[in-house]
Amino acid sequence: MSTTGRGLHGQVLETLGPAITAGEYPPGSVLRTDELAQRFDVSRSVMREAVRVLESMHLVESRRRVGVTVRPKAEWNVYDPQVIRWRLAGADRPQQLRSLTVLRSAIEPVAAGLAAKHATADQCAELTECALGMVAHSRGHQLEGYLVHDVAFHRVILNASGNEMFARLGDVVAEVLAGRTHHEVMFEDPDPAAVTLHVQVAEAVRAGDAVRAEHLTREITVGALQELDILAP
Amino acid sequence: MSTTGRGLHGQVLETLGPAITAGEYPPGSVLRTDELAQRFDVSRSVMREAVRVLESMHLVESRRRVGVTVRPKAEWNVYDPQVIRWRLAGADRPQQLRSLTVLRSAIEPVAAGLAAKHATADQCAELTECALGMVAHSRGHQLEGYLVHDVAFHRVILNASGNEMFARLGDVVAEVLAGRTHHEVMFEDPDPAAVTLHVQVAEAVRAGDAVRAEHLTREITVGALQELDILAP
DNA sequence: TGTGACATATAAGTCTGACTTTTTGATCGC
DNA sequence: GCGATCAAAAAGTCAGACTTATATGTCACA
Repeated sequence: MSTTGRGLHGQVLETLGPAITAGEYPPGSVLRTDELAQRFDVSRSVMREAVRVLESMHLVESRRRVGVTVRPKAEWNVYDPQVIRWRLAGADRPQQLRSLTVLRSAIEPVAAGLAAKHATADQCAELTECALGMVAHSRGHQLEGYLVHDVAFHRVILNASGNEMFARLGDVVAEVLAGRTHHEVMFEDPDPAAVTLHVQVAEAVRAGDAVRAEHLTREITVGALQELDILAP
Repeated sequence: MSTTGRGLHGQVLETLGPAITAGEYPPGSVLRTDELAQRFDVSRSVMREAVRVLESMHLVESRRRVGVTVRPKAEWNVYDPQVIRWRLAGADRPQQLRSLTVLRSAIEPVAAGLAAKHATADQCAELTECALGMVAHSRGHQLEGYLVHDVAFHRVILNASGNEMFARLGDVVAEVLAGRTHHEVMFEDPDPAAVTLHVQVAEAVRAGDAVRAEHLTREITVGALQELDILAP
């Protein structure tokens, strides 16, 4: 899946990045470039490039005479897809999953509403196709096939919203959905009510009914929140 | 304002980053590290570090034997604060402002609803203080003072939501609001209705009324959308 | 005892030059 | 035409020397 880091600096990042996002180095920890270069058996220039990338993600700060200090989590660029992947792969996975699901619950309904207004005929067609695919794979433990269409569905919605920032969340949503199927054990077939909702969203978008599309999608995301026990008592 | 890029590579980035995000180099354009190093009069190692950062933002892709190619806008890390700043400062400003405002309209109401549930007593106090500050500066062309309290208000909401990803949007919202006051000419005093809404949101959060806080905040963001002529006819 | 100026050590930052590796595209033989 | 081979181009890597900023300790003086 994740392309094994391009170049030496990429390989270093794939070890160091997850280590930092997993909290192995508490905030304020100081690393030295030279020591890291030795540890990873790379030249200083390669290690410097890796540190620059971590710095651009606000995971660390590099200062003269002091070294490379790890920044507190509150300052990380938590929307960086790389950071999200690292956190999802490590000890921070539960919290990352929760905050991403809340994010989805805010974005996707609005995106669906916009999609109802902006979706092209092609996108509408693709959407119904995805929904039908979900229905077709909703019974008999065809979880993989279901996932493919589910991911595609939400991707189309986000793209059809016409908002570039919404569209860029497609990968993130894909990883959340994939995680639900793969990591969190999913024994049973998907909830039939959820499948129906997807079909109805596709219909609403096709009909240009923004209010309905938004409302239905909100129901979907409420379901996602409930799966993680995020709800109002 | 923006700290003049730390180190030589930072200075290079402050020229090259805005140039790319402004579309000066169309997607597919090929740059060569050596040529860039000459152009900016820095060593290759410094230029390589700058390219690495651009690469981590998905603005460019570096491949052997071909060079550093500019990626299409659809692949950029549009949530990177640096990228957002560059786009807001350049030719892409209008579109960036619109997509950010739509993003706000999705996030902030949900954040306000969560804030009503999670806000601490301190945060509630700070919130009312901000709202009162807005009222106090809402008449007589005290736009700067109004802005300060407006920004603080939305920051508190986002932080009080308890969602780390929402909280990280504080800086972005601040820049959007500041832009509205500074760049977009704002002759008159702020809309009294908007001021009232902020006060009411503070009350709702204090009262723990999530539904009301969400609804009121949605009205605020609708106003922001209307300012940019983003509406449903 | 506290405070300021000064010296020193440290780690990042920068530059240079040589070398390696990958990949494109052209050439050549079939 | 087509596949294998080869050469050039650009990024990638490394090593070493040098520069610069700065945290910290020292010492003199109040």
